[in-house]
Amino acid sequence: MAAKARQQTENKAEADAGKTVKTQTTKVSRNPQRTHATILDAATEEFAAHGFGGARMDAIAARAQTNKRMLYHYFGDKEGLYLAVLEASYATIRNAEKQLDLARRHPEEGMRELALFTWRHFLAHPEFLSLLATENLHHAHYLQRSDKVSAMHSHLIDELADVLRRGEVLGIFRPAVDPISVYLTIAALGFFYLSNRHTLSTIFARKLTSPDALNDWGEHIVAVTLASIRA
Amino acid sequence: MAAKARQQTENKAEADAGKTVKTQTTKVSRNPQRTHATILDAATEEFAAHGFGGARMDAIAARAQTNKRMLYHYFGDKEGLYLAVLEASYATIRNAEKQLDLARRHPEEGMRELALFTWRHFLAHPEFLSLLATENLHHAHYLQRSDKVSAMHSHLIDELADVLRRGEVLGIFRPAVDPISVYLTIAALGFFYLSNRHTLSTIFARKLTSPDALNDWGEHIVAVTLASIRA
DNA sequence: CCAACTTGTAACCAAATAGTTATATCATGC
DNA sequence: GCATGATATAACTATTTGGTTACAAGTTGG
Repeated sequence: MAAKARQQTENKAEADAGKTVKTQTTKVSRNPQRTHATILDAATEEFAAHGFGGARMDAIAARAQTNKRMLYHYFGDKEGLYLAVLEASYATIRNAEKQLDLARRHPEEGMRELALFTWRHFLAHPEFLSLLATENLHHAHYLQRSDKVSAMHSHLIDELADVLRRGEVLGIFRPAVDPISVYLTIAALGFFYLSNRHTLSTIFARKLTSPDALNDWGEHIVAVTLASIRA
Repeated sequence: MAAKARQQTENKAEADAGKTVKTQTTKVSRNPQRTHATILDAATEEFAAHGFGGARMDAIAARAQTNKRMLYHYFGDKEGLYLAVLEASYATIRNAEKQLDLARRHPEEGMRELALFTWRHFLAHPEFLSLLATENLHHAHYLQRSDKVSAMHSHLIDELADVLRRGEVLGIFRPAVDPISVYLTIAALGFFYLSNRHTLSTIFARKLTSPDALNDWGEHIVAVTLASIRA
């Protein structure tokens, strides 16, 4: 993962203001932020790959090229680390959503954009899907007690509601379509395909992850979504 | 679970042919099939609730009201037990599918029936969904090496293809619709809603599991599926 | 330039965990 | 009616696991 690569490169980029610029080459140099971030990345991989119960603190420490003491130092305990991973993953998608600007688009184009955005985000962040699956296995136990995640609510539903209303006014979308149902439909089609691709391709003996297949499914999501709301 | 209830009731129903009918009331009576089945039920619960890594052999033994030695006796090791659980779960759905007879139905009715069947099966077997999620976390590692599961292939796709073809002939469905895509669409809408209901209801602050909500979503699946294939 | 604090390492520990062994008891074919 | 194998119990073991402690070394404010 990227964290490992940026290891011995940038070292305190702002602390050397006027001081002796001996960016020491001793093997053990400090960088709390980097260590924190590296641990978080490693933990994300480990929890996504093995679930909460299957994840090993030792393995995370090894992945992050540090030791367990640091995990407990920065994150308290296994649950605290898991929660931090979950919150960071949600923060990533909430942040990405900001790039969307559906307000000035034709409703049909807006719907297409929203569906493809969701699909592409899932594609780019498979660890997010795995974490969601894990968290749901635990009945969202950790998510519920996260004040951070509940604080960063998505504007997606509001934007979607606006697109639907404008489509309705234009007479191209059915009236009174429920935006949450539409969002769930888009998310379901993307999530299921990617999250369950391993069992599905085993059962159906079909390759689901070739670039073409992935592209086709993105278009399928758009087509199904539009068909379901068109007047 | 049901296994516990049927504990001290039926005991060797055929072995008492002419022999002394002292169906002994000693606390320790034997019944290998029941023990086997009870362990499987308990393991299904445990693996579905905690995933493979989080499941505990001791907990399964306790749930089944037996001891670890029996788990290893009947299933070899943890992986063997997990695989048996997975195979039994697939056998359940394959078995249920036999009740479907879409061939003599009007295509539109057939599609409705297929979608609702899938939805109802997911509703009735939440543990199947959890196991699927867990198995996909492990990239279908265990499913791939199961000759049992690959042997019991579903006829659902064949039946679905037939329904689609008849609908096409009648001019009500679009031509050349891919049956696997249609099945994935139906499964996705059901799976995602149920599997992710905990995080979803946390994020959207909406109750998704009331009887009405569940029924509505079933109808939503039917509506979306039909809209996506109609001519 | 040094006292106070932060960041890091490695060895350690108690509890938990998958798997085993010793042994007892039931069922049944002969 | 009993030898034999299958079914059951509980105590045991080697290893792993989450979490801790002792201590070393880097960093920084006064």
